[in-house]
Amino acid sequence: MGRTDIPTTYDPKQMEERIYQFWLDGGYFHAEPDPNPDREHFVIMMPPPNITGTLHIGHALDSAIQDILIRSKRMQGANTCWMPGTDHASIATEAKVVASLAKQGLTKADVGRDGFLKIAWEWKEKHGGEIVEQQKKLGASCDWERARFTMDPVCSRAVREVFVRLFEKGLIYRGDRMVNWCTNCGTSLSDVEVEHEDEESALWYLRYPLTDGTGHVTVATTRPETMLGDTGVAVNPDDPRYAALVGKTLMLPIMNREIPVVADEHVDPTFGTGAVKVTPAHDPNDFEIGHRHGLESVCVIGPDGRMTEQAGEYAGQTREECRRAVADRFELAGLLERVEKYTHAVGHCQRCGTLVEPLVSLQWFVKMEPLAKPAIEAVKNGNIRFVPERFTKTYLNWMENVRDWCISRQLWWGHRIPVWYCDNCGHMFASREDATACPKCGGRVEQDPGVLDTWFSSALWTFSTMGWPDETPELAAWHPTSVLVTGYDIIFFWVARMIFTALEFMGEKPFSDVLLHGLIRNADGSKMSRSKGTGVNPLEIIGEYGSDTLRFTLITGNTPGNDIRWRPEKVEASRNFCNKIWNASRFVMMNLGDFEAPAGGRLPSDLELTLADRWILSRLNRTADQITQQLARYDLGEAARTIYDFIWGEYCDWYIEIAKRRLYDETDAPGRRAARHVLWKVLDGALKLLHPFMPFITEGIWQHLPHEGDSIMTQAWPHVDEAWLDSGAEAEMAMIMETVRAIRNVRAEFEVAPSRKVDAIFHADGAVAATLDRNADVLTHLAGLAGVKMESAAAPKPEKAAAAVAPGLEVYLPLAGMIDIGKEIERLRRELDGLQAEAAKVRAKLGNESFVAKAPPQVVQKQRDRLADLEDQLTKVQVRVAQLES
RNA sequence: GGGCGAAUAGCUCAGCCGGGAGAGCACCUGCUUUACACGCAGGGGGUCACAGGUUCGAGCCCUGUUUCGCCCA
Repeated sequence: MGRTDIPTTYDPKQMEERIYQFWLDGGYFHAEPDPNPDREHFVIMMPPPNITGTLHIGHALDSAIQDILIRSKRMQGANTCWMPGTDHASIATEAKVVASLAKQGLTKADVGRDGFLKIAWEWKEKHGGEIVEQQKKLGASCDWERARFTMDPVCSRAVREVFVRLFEKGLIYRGDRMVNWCTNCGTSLSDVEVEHEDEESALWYLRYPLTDGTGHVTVATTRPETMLGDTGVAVNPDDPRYAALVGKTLMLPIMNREIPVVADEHVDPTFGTGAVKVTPAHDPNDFEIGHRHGLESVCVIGPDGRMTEQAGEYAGQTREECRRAVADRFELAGLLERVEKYTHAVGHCQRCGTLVEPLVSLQWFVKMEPLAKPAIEAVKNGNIRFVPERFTKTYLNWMENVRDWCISRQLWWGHRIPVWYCDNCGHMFASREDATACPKCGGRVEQDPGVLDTWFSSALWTFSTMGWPDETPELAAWHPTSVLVTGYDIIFFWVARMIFTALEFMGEKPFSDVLLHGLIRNADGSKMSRSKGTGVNPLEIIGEYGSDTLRFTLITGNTPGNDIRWRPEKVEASRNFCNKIWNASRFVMMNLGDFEAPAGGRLPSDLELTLADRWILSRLNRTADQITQQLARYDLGEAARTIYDFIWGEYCDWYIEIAKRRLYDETDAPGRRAARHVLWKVLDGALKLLHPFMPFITEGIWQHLPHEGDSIMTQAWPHVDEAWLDSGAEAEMAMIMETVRAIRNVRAEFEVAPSRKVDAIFHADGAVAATLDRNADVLTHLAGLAGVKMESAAAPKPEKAAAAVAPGLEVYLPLAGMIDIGKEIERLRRELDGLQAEAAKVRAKLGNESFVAKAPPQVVQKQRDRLADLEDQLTKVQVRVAQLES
């Protein structure tokens, strides 16, 4: 079978691309909705990556988690679909296209709206697929035939439908409101697209003289330039310092505008001087105050970030220039009382980092209150579950305090707002179809120039992708989807919005569970940043170590919702595990001989199974049970560790070593047959359990092992088979393993060369003796023994021999010429100390009357058994020491 | 200001329903044992941040404190 020429180190490059193509050719990723309502459906909508992006390590984690869930559910027999897609990312894409135009010396205005969109689509066609190709390298088993783009006709139609319905319901409105404005992107932003960062700045104390000449009021501000737009000063109505001033007017310096002092209970008397300047056009709080007191709104900062005509002589200056100029002017006039250092949070554009300017402008908003209510209820009543649970609080806190959502963007790339204005009669209407004339007067109409927030379309992702508003088989069978997997950083952006949108339009939740993962950080805990070059490129890791290694690294040592630090050592550990599996499989293949897979994978009933066989089969089934439960609980890290420990710590370290005896013994045909069956069966099962985590290597190996079927990914999941669970075998095997370890320990302490075989004399009775006797060959093989002698526990103890004890047995190694009695006594004394310390603890516990009285009987019994074991070993060692001393 | 998380071996992290402190890496000692040195065997290393409390029993539950990180206002 030419299996011996397999290389001794695993090379993923040889396999991964070929295997992925094999899966694609087999159509294994594709799913059709199963109308059978009794069959479990398991559907995941992939969070659509941004078309401007390239794959980063966070995508890799997100994909790995989803693929593990999808692959395991598929093997478990569910009607499984993982639907991928990409997101048009209005702001980011537009910025990319603008930048590419700029390289040719062009601006948006030069090419015009239609020309710009044409170029943007070309850009999308050229680059939008890159990230998809990169996802394939991760092994993602998505149904690519169902891939969607947020601006696909089917999704765009859903966007319009949703908009029009909300509009008609009065839940979308247009208004002059304070919005977050990015002067660099040239558009409004929603609240969640603003990131607040603490910045060291200053607090300027400015004096505004009273018009009646009786003095002045001092206000403190972080933004002196906005004073040009001040239309009032507010104080707290309960502040005695200012009670007499309310109703008086001030003369706004520079602008020479008379502004009133108003009383507003939202003013914090402890901040600054307790009197605040009010700039309704440039501060959200001031906007509210201005509104309450009928103050004028004077806009002094324009959408370009420069001072407007309203700023008088400062028109055209930047905010920073104007700030200095105004401060100087106050100082010169003797109106600058003082300047204090001050640290405060400043808003920045999430996309470009530019300082966000609060501006009053005419924008479209979604009225959130009626939509938030059911979205709160759905999570509170457990209909939608967050994993880990603590994020429920984050979500509810946000949803309960949510403000109306600004959805219009002053951009060209995206879903254009489906609202038309009549030039003739001024009628404003939303329409599903492009409108050409006013439905009221037949006049010429013009469409709103803005586009919608990208998240408005992603909010529909679970159902727009399945053909809504049509009643499709996909929607019938697959909605609500099963679980949404994403980072905790987009709970507000996306998760929350999907929830209220689906509840409103589908009348049901978009998904049952929300599985949140953390961020991947640098080894020092800092955030990865592409601009600083501190990010890890997953494609480089895949190139060097393979996709399986990357996936396993991301999954292990991690619990849901927690950030992960990226460390190269972890990658090596995963790579080593791949290599371990590879070599264990090589060993099995080289030793299977003419073995053929039994029908249905069932072991023949006439196999002569040894203790080790029954043990490893029991362990395999127990492991399968554990992993199944861990996956169901989304404990992917634990599940990965479970399969790692089983394969490496049990199958490789013990079972394969034990099996070698029978495999190499040509005279023992039945033994060899049994060993081959069990070796194969357990490897086959372990590969299947590992497959969701490491899809490539498991498929590659499985294809070379005797098997039925086309691909491991479509094989039945190894569910626990109770018939193979064998606690007795596990206990007996534990005793054998402990005995082997005890002998190895003694050998190491006496520096017996590994190649040197030594005799062993066991002293034991009853069941222990019988088990030792039956497994003498295993002990011989694993502990490097020459001959084994079984004697009664009461037999005279050999003189010049090193001793070791385990519960119920002693073992003597007559290491002629190597034993220094003095040293041996010393060694045994040290062992005694350890045993005694342990025994003392247990005795203390059992000596406590309330423990015995109140603890559950099994717990007490366990301690009693343990003490008995310890005391048995203690006396044996004591007797031995006494004997050697005499 | 409010909320959340973290604090366990030198490092990075697990630790379920409260019941004998674990892994990987690093470290020490051996080893060309015909699957694997990306390996094998053996070993050392912990006041579970601190202080109280509940309990027969606390890394785990409760209260408070400290340090670090994140989110919200």
